Amino acid sequence: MAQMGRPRTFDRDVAITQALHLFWEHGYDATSLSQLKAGMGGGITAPSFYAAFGSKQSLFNEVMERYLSTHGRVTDSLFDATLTPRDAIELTLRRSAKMQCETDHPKGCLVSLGLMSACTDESKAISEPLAKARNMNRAGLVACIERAIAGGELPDTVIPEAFAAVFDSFMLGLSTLARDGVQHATLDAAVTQVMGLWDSLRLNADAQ
Amino acid sequence: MAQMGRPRTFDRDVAITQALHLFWEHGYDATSLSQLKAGMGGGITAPSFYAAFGSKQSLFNEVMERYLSTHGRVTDSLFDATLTPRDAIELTLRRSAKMQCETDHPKGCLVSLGLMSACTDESKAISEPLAKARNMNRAGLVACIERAIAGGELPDTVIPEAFAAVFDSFMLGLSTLARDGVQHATLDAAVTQVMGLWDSLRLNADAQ
DNA sequence: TTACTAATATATCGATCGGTACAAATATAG
DNA sequence: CTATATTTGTACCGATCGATATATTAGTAA
Repeated sequence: MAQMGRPRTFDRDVAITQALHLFWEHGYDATSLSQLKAGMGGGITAPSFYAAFGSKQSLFNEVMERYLSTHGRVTDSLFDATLTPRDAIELTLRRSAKMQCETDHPKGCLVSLGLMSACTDESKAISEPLAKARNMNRAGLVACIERAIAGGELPDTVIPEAFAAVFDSFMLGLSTLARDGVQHATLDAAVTQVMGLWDSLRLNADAQ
Repeated sequence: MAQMGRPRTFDRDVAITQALHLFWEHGYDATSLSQLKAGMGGGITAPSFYAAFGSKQSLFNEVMERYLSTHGRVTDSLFDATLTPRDAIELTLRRSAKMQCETDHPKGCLVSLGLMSACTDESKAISEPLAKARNMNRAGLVACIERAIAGGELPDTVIPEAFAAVFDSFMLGLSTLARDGVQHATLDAAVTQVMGLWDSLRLNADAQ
């Protein structure tokens, strides 16, 4: 059975991507309904918006799902047990740096930049899934380092939370650098440098 | 000659500090006049606000001056030529990590977090001094590394911009970690770790 | 006192915020 | 055709945004 009623004149899926780019660029609070309506589906009206997405907040939830299932997956390798811990982290950093500098969407990472983009009290519900995503990546980094210690690749004098914070903080900061216009080549070279820290702590070069 | 006219009932200086904490906590756009009026000088009215500060934007300019001349000075050591390049950077990182975790003001760094806090078109003027401060610290980091290379402390195979981006990105990311509740002890331990990267690249341990 | 200055309180400005009522329009189902 | 379902366009809702007009109050200067 096909869809009844008057068909909508815009592609809902495309509209979500357009909304993603707007939220990504300006943040949740700063992206107004006017901007969203003007930027989605080539210009839609308020009733169309609310009929299709419910509210600004529920649209953002869909946008977050979209982001986490696409661009946000650059950190997937953190949770890939078939990779060595070092490769898992390096791959995540390189993919993240690359993604954040791509030109077909706003610079930086939505999850990192979103921290300050939903600051009114009623939009705290918005920033929670962002914080959750950061916590998950944080735990992934710690797990990689614990795995490296357990596997004898890193000395057990390494404190997983502290070492993880180096990569965590570095990765989060990439968003600001990307926004400030630092080139991808520089960020990628910085990844090479920071991975050298891992190597300098390494117990045996051919571990794993 | 003393001040003529009716004296104001609040301390302008204290009010700026209170405004600083509000902007620091919520960002520029998300801090409303209502919040500012309620939080400054124990509650002031709109005319008092505008008589004393001109506008929200000009208040923020004063707030930025206040921040840069107080908390923001944690990066001053980057420009202190009497310090070794390594000490300059380490001191900046440690002071920054400590400041960002202090409990008598909002967590994180206003200059870092402010990136996404002024996103409407009319408030782009707000984010410019923030970007300027970031660029200045960026240049300071690069200069430290160039000085270390020139002084023979680091090999000239090190690319200053790339190595500086490691510390830069790390420092910017601290704001998010602090906001997410990561403890100062962890951040400080992470600083120790990341400075180990400098030492692993070092040519001679007693350079400078 | 009288003149002057500046901060105060009340009340409000137009614009925009996120969100809706209502009815016309456009499709399917029978 | 009629009935039903869903989106559309127009017009508008109360609330809040940053900012002001007007008049009163509280101080100094002469």
